[in-house]
Amino acid sequence: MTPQRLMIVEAVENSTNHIGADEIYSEVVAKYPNVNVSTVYRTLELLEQLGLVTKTDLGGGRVVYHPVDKGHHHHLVCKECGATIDLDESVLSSLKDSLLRQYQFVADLRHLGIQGVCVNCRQHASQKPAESK
Amino acid sequence: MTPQRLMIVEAVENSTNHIGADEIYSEVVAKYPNVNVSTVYRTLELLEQLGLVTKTDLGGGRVVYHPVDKGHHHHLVCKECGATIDLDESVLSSLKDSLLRQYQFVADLRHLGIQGVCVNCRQHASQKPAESK
DNA sequence: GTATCTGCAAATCCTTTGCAAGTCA
DNA sequence: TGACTTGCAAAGGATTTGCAGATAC
Repeated sequence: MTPQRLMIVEAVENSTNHIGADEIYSEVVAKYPNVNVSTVYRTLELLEQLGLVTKTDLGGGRVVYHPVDKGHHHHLVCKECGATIDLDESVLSSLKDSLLRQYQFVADLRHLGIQGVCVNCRQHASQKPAESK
Repeated sequence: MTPQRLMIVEAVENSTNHIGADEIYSEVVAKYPNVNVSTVYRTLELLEQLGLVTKTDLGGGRVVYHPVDKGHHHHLVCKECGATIDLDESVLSSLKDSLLRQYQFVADLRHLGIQGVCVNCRQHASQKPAESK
């Protein structure tokens, strides 16, 4: 209902798929110089509660936000270069099913970040010894 | 090689399966009052580099350590009660395979924390509406 | 004896909070 | 008006770092 909120919502909606609080902040500040980070965090929290935005902890202190209406996806996070690769929701649906069956655990995979090494870094890894099997 | 390092290693090894830096710290301080947190962090980093210990980011700022020689497992983390359920490594092996095939991504699932809601909290959830599908 | 490790304190980083002032309907 | 929202600045928690002194081998 306030201009700053609108800009924050806009920033999240405009993001291709996910965006960090800091990025949102810089984007908003660019147009509206005296917004404050706390407003960004407060608004994001609100949007999350309203179910408009999903918050994902990618691990390593990286937290990103994503508009719900753009569909869900998962993230592969490269430990080497930090790249994040989006994964369609369907890829993990069987995992979700088996966790439910075997553990009665309702997994919220929308909040999932899978660590690993991406193609590019694997190729460049000829220089450094491979880390994990 | 130093007493403090030995105690830290011991604390990690004694943990059933995973333990946080803060827990390690308190455990060590109990026996050796003037160790410092920074020593704990420095030692854990060292142990990780040596490949003796695995560091897992469970999300939500929770980071735990686990001795490599005790076998790997994954974690289901309940958003409601915070419980962590251990998952055998085999459960996700097919996931690992398909990520490798489809995305050429080498997933390091040892560092995986899956968010969701556990059995207990689902049962108690009769009070509050279910969150995710 | 020398390189390494430690404790301490201060510094980060990211996020949250208290509060008084400002804004929306 | 009256509740809600903001900015600011300070507080937080977790982890890291610089540095001088202490320790291991």
